Amino acid sequence: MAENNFPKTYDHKSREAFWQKFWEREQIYKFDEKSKKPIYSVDTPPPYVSAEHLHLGHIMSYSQAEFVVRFKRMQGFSVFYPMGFDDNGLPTERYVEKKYNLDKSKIERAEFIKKCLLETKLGAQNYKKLWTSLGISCDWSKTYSTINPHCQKISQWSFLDLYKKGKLVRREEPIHWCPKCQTALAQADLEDKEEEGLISEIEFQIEGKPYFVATTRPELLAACVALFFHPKDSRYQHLKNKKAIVPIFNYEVPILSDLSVDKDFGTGLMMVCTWGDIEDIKKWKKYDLLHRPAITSKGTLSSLAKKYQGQNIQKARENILSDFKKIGKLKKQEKITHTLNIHERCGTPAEFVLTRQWFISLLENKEKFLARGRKLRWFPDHMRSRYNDWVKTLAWDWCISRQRYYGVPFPVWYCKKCQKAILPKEEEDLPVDPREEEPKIKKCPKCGSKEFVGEKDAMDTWMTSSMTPLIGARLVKNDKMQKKLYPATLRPQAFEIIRTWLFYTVVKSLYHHNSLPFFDVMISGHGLDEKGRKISKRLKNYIEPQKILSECGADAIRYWATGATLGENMRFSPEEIKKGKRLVVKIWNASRFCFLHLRNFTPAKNFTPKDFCDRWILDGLQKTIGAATKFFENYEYSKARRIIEDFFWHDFCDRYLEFVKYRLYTDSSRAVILKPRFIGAEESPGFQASQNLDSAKNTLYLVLLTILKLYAPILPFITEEIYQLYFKKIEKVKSIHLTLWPKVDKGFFWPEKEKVEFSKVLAAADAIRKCKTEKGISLGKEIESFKVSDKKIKEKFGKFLQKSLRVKRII
RNA sequence: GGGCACUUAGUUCAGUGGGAGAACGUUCGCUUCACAUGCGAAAGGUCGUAGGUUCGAUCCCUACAGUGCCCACCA
Repeated sequence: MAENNFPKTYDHKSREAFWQKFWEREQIYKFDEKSKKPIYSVDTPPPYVSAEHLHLGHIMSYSQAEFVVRFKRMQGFSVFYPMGFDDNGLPTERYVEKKYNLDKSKIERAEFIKKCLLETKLGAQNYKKLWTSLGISCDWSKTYSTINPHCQKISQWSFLDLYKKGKLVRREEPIHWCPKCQTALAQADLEDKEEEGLISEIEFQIEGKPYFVATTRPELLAACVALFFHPKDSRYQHLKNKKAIVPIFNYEVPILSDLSVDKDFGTGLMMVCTWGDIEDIKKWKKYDLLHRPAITSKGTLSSLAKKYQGQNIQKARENILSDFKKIGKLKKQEKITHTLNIHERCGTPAEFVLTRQWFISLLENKEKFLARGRKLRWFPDHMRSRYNDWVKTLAWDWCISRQRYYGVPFPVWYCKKCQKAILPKEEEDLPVDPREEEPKIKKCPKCGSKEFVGEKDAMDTWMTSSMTPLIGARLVKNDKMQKKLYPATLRPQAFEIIRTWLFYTVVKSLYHHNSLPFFDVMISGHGLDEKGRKISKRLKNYIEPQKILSECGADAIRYWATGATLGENMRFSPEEIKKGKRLVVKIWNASRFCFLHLRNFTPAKNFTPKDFCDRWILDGLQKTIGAATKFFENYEYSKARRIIEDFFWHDFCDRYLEFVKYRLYTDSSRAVILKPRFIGAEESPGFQASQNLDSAKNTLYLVLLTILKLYAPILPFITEEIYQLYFKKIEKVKSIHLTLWPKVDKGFFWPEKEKVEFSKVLAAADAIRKCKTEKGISLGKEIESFKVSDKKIKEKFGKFLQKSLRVKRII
């Protein structure tokens, strides 16, 4: 090849864009539905398309999974790598509400959904652009969005199937409720938040005498249904079965005892309300207490609260306390820090509201879920304990109905007369929207009534997301292939959604197919800013990913993403990206050098290295292949990169290329570039110059090509560029990403004895360099003499040291 | 309160039952003909603390401390 085909510098900006188009045009990453190769299928995380929060953390985690996918593709697997977008449900609604400053209760459902769909579309475009720039090698003909009919159908099928299997029930019970989003929530939708609060001791009257009760939620006073004390608390024995008068509201409540009361907390006398926490609910059930809902679903006080009616929780709390002060019934107040359950999407403290919802039963199968968790292969392994912790602490079945607009509708109608649930009979009828459509049957099978009302609620977004392995597999129409794609091979995801996405998917697969949804789980950490803080919108500490991509190039950013061990959080680091850029340049330049000497060269099919130098580097190459393969197999891309880099930069560039120069530059056919200082090198002992040169060129060819392949999963652009410039015409595969992953060739192993011997030569070479450095002499300049005390080394390698390290005489 | 992870050079992190390492940064030298986005070299650490096991511990065990995360919870 002519030098002018190989420009002096590599312009990542134009070349990356070029290869993006090339890969798309040539369908390099397209899934072959007829392939006989073993399948590697990926349950790709569908990101929320409300794309404003898109940041480097996403780049990190998607890259990390993609390193492995590319590796598997080169290993000869038929890779199924679809891409989804999660665009239904509450997150999208919240995003749209905020962006357009909307109030759900003041806008038509149809109009609201229209806006959601629009945002969804914009978001998806954004993502596609970014993933393409990053070189994510998914198959863009296999995409889904969780609001599309395909996903709706599968979600609704899931509902039907669970209903038939008795895993699904609709019941009325106190459930976590977000007053802001005005919907029921599942346990997994809640987060902890520490907050400073006041604990106040307020006065109740019992038989005309004052007794004090400590509470952090005085606004629930109108919901008080009983007082409780510990059965062994001597202070209150005499109160058993008596009545207390609730202050301000002046009504009687029973006084009971229960072991769950902590004698030492507050005054030891506890007020039970409708419902401040889970303990209240337990006692409400156990003792069949009254239901006094003092808080409405909108988070304001109800008519039970009389003069406080309509006030929001915070306001009512302040007002009641100040009234207590006025009437002198507030004994003492203390500041305490306590933890609240807040809705993770909006940060509002959750309340309990008695409503009728659909639940998927979980609590009865905890042991089975744990068993499933043990069968999964976790990378890193310790992430398993997060799953276990969550399953063990589950306290609620999964509430899947949300009182929202934008989401998959429930495929269910209710008989107006007898409330019987009517479900579509056939899967083919799905998806349906009972909010818009009538059921197929004409009269209720139970009571014969002809009037029905469609379910208005939308499904929890995880109801759809938990089906992604199946959603992905069913993008392929061929039945047989579908069975190969599901369960998936790999689920890559972030650790914070183990309790939701991962857990719910395991549940679904167990209930639907009695199988695992996938075999391997790869858990990534999140991206942190330069100071180590989590990247968040609130802190405004994120950098526009597209901007960095065009400035530094995808390869450099992907290089940064290899920096963290799997599962560890990683800081954004301009330094690491710079290193990535330098590596790209280094690969470019090393390749330029090699190609300068490989013009019109045809590599031998099988060759035996003739020179110790060649044998040394080829032996090292085998070690590197072996280790890199093992690391990638275990999802340890970070270690793989390190070992490849060590070999490439230090062994290959710093040493081998220097050692081999004197042979290359004595190529008589390349007289043009003969350098005076290398003349005479053909006298190298033991071998004919031509033979020796041939060995060098074959070695260069093989080692460089192999290094490119090893780097290809991490640096897809630069490796493709170089492959296409030179190797393609010989290797005849249309992209480096379709070539086969290198295999360890034992034929290149070097006997231990020779290795030990050569390590002495390397030490001598280091010593010569050190000597020159210390004397301030350029490494290119010849020195008079250098002493090698080992006679054997001196005899065998003296000439080599003379020529490659520029020493006049080895003594 | 329970659990998990982490604690090694100025920084980011590898690592192993017997020699303490890399990269970046720092300092010094080198216009070297693939690459100054480079090459060579140097300085720099009681491997969190205290015990234990062992002939020998940075590594294994125990306790403690600090950091981060997850989970539960006092009304």
